[in-house]
Amino acid sequence: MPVRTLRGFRDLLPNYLEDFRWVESRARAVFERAGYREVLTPTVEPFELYEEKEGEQIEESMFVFEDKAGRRVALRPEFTASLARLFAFMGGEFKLPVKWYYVGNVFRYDEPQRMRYREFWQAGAELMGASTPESDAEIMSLAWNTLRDVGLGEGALIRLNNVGIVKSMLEAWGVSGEMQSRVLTWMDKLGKVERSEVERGLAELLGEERGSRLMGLVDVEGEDPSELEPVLRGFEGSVEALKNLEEVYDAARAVGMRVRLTPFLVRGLAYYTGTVFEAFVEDIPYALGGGGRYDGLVAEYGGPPTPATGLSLGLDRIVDAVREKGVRVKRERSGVFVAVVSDDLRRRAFVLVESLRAAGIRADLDLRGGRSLSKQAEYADRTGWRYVIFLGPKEVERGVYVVKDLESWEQLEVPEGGLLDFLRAGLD
RNA sequence: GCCGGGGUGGGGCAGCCUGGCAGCCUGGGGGCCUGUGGAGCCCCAGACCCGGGUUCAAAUCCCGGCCCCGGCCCCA
Repeated sequence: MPVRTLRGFRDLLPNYLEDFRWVESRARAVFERAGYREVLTPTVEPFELYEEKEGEQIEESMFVFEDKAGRRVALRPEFTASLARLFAFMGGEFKLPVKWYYVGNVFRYDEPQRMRYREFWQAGAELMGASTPESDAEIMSLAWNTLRDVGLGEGALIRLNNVGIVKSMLEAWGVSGEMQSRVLTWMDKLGKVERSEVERGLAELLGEERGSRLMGLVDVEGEDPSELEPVLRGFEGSVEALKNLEEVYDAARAVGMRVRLTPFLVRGLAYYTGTVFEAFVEDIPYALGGGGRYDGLVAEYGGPPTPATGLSLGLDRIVDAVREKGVRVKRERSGVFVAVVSDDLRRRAFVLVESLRAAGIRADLDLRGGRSLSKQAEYADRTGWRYVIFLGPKEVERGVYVVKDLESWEQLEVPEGGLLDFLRAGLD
């Protein structure tokens, strides 16, 4: 009975994982250089952790089930809620600001599509207890620098907005929770559907005048943020948010990021209160990462009121982009494969291999047995070994090893006592 | 939820319209090679998603089902 992976889940194979771990390590290095330290939270969380900050409909896109005690539990769909929860409980023990990062798998019950899986990998960071513009800019820089360090810096672009601008307008109009997120959803559609369609949608929700006022926001895409000012006249909170947007924008530009103001960018999450951003790379049609400021979340989980900002990177998508763009991680040959002329030397080869391994050198031999020397050499070549040692009666008798370098295709004799030094020199 | 494209050896495909011995590439095992030449030549193993129907005959035509991929919606 053949059994395969569940829909939307994948097996990750060595060639893929090699690239994946490389990207992951670059992200970790970026985070650590900025002073972030790793935390790990549970894969399974109480459903309420996610319920509180979104409507009920998010349950559809999550793995939710009952455990044996009848509790409603969920596979984590993201990390931010967990870290905010963690901070709410433990934050008092740490000097502020707290800087945490994570790497892990997350789960979403969506219909799988290109680069959309039901289990995928995120690396991200949260900065809690700081609200300066530089805090947001630093979080953005983590995305920017990761893309740069995996070779995607060329066409990288950060789209930036501040949801406080539009949220303040809506609040001034008395537009409430459910209605608010419907408005935001429409705005988010800009760039995906016809402008006139969005206009119609907003007018339906808010009326002609207010709708067109909102549309006035989007026209300054990419321009100087101060151009938004006239549009916002009369909305106190919006003006403040705009000022913050300008400062974050300037801070990000000051450290060399390519940033584009995108007033219709609102992101799906309801918990964002200020800065929001997404990271893109030219020719890749979806965001490789994103994040923003969520100043209310920690308090919602019972912690002290705490300003916070964070990001997450879609590792799978970045790996895909790296491959797509041909930045390609180079695979290097390594280690030693010991090939034997005849089966009766296998024990001797095994002893040699184990001693090499003990000395810290990657080594292997043909464990199938009964294979010609040419087959063993071919195997060593095709599976990426750097050296082949040909072990036969002649070598044993003379106390030497015949070592072939599969990179240069050169071959030479090394005396038994000199093997370790020779290999170490070559493999380093 | 809606709309497309597909299910044929391990992977990727052709064959289907026009029913008649199931083919190619790659990967796997082996030989040429009685001691290694990244190659070449040769050999071997391995498949028509499931269930009905039509037919002398079904991978091919018809009906039903299941599954996969992609697009839309959504996307924490």
